[in-house]
Amino acid sequence: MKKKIYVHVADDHKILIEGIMAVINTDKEIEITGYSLTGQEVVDWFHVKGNKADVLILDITMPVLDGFEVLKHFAKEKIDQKVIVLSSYDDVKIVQEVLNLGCKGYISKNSAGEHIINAIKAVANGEQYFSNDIQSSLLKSISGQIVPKGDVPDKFLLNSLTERELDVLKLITKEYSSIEIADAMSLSTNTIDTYRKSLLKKLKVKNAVGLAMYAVKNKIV
Amino acid sequence: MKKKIYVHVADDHKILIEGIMAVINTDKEIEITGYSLTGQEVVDWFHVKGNKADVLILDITMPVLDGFEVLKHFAKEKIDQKVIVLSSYDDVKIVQEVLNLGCKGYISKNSAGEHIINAIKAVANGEQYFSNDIQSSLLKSISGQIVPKGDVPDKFLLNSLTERELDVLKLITKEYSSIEIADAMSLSTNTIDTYRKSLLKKLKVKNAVGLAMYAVKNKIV
DNA sequence: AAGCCTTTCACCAAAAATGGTGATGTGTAA
DNA sequence: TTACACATCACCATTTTTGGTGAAAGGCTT
Repeated sequence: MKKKIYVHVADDHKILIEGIMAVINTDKEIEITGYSLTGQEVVDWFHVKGNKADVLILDITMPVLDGFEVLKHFAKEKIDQKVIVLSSYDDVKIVQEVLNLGCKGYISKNSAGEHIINAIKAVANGEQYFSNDIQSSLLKSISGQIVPKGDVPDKFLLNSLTERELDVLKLITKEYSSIEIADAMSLSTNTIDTYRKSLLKKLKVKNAVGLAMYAVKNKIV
Repeated sequence: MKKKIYVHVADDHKILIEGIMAVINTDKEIEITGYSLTGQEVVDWFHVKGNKADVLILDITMPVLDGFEVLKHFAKEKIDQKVIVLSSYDDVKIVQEVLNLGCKGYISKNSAGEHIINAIKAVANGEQYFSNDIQSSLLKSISGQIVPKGDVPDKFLLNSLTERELDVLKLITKEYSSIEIADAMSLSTNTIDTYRKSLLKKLKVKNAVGLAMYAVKNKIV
């Protein structure tokens, strides 16, 4: 018999966790070691000595700390945790972002339960895994950019936002104009405009509305 | 042995459906007769002769036709279907709305799976059922008896928007420029700009970001 | 020391949004 | 029938945003 694969599940919807558990329990090779209902619980759990999992199944939208933050935490602490992101969004932007943050698999909640099992086995085995719908979305927008094994290109690695960019973003969502932001932060309008442009580029959105929507989706506001 | 309770489940996330099925299958008294992934599938399913269920478990956020629309359909067609809404939102507004549409139970996805079983039995038995967190939300807003601030005036504002203004608003949240909106709606850019100005005035916000944030707050998007 | 990131600012040009005013046709409610 | 709301468009001026390029100072890492 092969070695067991230990899995931790994080999602704010308990019903979904139970569902995943039920699905996973049909496979003898995989065992759930625990679950978390918030991102904070996840990082706390992994900080307790002795707590570990071969694979972490991680929801993106969670209170307290979302999936992005959890991944950032792992990256910062140089914790080499294999993560499968479980998301409602087929959005390529999100897939790219979590990939850049070191996540190894991505399955949408629309996919069938058996896919989770395949994903877990693949990722535990050092491979990457994407559910079908995600794959086709990916191919459509960035054909050929996926690195098959492990590491992601460094150039995009930190498309995370800087402190000041975040400050500007928050004020943008409050309907501030560049002039008002400059005033509020005691900076030049030119500087604020630089941040705006930087934000647009990093978040790959078209305009201030896109920035605001991003902020909402990621619970920055 | 009691008569079996037949249940139909509707949710766009297959994993969640499987979870619910797994949970429900632990109870001998309840049996799943089928499931749907969109609201359209639900109404179609119930239109097929012979297809029926004692209880329908219905997600609010679904593509093609959302939960609200399904409930409205049942009301319009005078179909007396017992429905339990399963939602991510603890929002009192939503609870009120689905109640008005004839829904008999409401459980949040945050609640444990066993609650579903209790809910199904209660509702099948002609009772109402609300999961604990929903109940406390309800109590909070009722005992505070001041209708949640912002709600009433907002609803007033929302109702004052015309069809076309709403159309434009939706496209604005998708990062469309006026030119793109004009193109999409086959109208003049001048017309779109008129709607933008009208929206700014009616919703009392300063710019497109304000419009987008309003749309988010009021779940227009 | 060399290299990168962040923060800060400037200048220029084009595109877009905002503010105001006004006008037409259509339908509907008082 | 009159009045009002809605959908549609035009023209104007001003402000704001977006896009591109560049650059200097300070910090951190290797």
